[in-house]
Amino acid sequence: MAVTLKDISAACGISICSVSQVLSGSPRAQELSAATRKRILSTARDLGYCRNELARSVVTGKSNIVSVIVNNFTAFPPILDGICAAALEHDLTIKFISLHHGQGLSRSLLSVRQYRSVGLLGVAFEKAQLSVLDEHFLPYRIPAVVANTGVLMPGVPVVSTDQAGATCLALEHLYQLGHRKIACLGSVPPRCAAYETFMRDAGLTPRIFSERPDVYPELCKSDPDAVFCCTDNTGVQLLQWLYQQRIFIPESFSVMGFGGLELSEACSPTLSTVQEPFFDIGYQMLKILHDLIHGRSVPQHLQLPARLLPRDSTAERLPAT
Amino acid sequence: MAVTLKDISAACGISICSVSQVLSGSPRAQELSAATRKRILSTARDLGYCRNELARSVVTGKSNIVSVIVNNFTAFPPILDGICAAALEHDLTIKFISLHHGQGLSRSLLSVRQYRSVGLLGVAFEKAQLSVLDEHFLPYRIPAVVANTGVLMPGVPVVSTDQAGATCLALEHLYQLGHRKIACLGSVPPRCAAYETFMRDAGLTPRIFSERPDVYPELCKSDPDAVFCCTDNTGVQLLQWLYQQRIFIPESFSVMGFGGLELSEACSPTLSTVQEPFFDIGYQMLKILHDLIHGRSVPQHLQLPARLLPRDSTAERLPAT
DNA sequence: TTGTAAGCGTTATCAT
DNA sequence: ATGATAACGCTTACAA
Repeated sequence: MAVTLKDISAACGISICSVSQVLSGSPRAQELSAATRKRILSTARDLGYCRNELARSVVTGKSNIVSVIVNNFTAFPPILDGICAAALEHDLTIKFISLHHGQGLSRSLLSVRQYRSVGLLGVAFEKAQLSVLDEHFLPYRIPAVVANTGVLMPGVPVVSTDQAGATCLALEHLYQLGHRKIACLGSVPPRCAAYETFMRDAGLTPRIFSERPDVYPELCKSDPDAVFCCTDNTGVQLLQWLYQQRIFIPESFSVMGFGGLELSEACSPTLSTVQEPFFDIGYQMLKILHDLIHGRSVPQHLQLPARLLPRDSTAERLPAT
Repeated sequence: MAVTLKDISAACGISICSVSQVLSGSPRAQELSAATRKRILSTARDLGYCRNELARSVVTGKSNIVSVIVNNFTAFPPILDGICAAALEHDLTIKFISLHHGQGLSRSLLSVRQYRSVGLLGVAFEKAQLSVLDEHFLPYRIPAVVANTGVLMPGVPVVSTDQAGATCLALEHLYQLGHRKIACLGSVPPRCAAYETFMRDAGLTPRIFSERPDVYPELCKSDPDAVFCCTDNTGVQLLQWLYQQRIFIPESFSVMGFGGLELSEACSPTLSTVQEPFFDIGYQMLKILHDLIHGRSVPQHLQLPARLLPRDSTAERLPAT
């Protein structure tokens, strides 16, 4: 079995209590003589002591464990990286729960409470899944923060991309390249709304197409200068179809995505897009959760700015020939 | 504070001890009368009891926590899904540690032991990172299993794709399409080796090119029927370059990837590839770890079969014109 | 400056 | 068929 406080206490003839205080950095440790402190610390090191977080949590009634519920891991990996980075800073430990396991769902959600998690993070929840929070956790008043969901729940802060800002960033890019007939492909509500506003404000006529592949011909027939796609996935699909038709981009028209997902760099041509700040979203989620746990007041909806990622699918509008 | 055994004990006038046995499904609970059992279970439900895993672990000296160390979350998400799925079945809880945080590394590795993890899983380790296992965990005899690494460590089982099998699957596909001048692009040792063997066995001349983009022209000049790329990433890069040159695939030659990563479906044309069984790899890792923990004997190197994923970048060889 | 003792929520051993 | 009692490793009044 591992080295315990008792072992250290015995080894250097100091009471367990003092050993605990020194090793856990309690303020009262300062009252001990420097000599004892040094002795305790060095024997702890010699013996290879490693604090038992479980026992500590039993005593304090709270663990340093934050449970993160994800839809699946493929969704937004960088968010998880951000969460982990922040967890390290705040001395929290991350426990993961994946939602896609039908029968075992309630059992795996139970473990959040079994381990006395101090808080809960939800990544990429769909609307229906938000009710999970309601049912399983709201009654227990476990602080929670969610990311990338359109729905707002009272008392559950949301961290997300500034969708309107990101949309404008994309459209501004197209506009500055000289494009005026800018179509919108897709149906993500906040992005379509921001598109309409932008176009109206610029004195242009908005034209929104469904992201279904069977409207691509119609889209092309409308002879756009540029197409703003509501998601990278839609953008990639469009590019693939255009490739099959031997319609070349950006010569024929410019194409813009949204997200900055890995696949936006894999297509031909590489897709110009706006990069959602996934890492930061994760990082801020945990920071807000940490504040929430410590009773500090937090923003109900934190919107982080996206970054323009110009690549090969956009180019200056050719002067009419 | 949460409901405890003591509360239940008080509520139904049964000793804590009996309550514990019933609620944790101890065999000795069978000796209690059915009536008492029922009473305990129902009051537990009424009071909303939720077992404190932390306290339980303090007593038993082991937690049900498995620590998973990942390079970063973008690497192989489906592996993590597989791990989570298996964890649910074996009643284990998953704690994550991300490696890419320079300064805090040893602190975050410490938490593996602080939480008395029963086992360790390593995903997508690079050679250098394997030493982390050596230094930090081997001395403590924490059972470990790693995935997707070329290096074998004594006593640390590896789960991976059957690389030779997967390579043959890809090459067989090209061969059956009629291709004979099959080039290899890349430098993943087991895949290049399997390529050479396959070609020799088929009486064909192997020709291996570096994956560096500046050899693409040379590759094309060698006029291959098909190109086997050691990774999807290489395949995608090649396709992007070919697109820029307006060299069309699969008309000019067939291109094959390796991995089945998301991006292999985003390129133009979609990349034919062999799908590595990532989910299964994760699932089996945890299963093996579980066996290891319970002292059962386990395979030192489990190789799982890949699946052929024919897409648009491969086609039958045109009869010479 | 240091120690004693109680307690956290469990499980385990041994009685009854 | 059920209960006392100790123990796990730690923190935290309170005492000396």
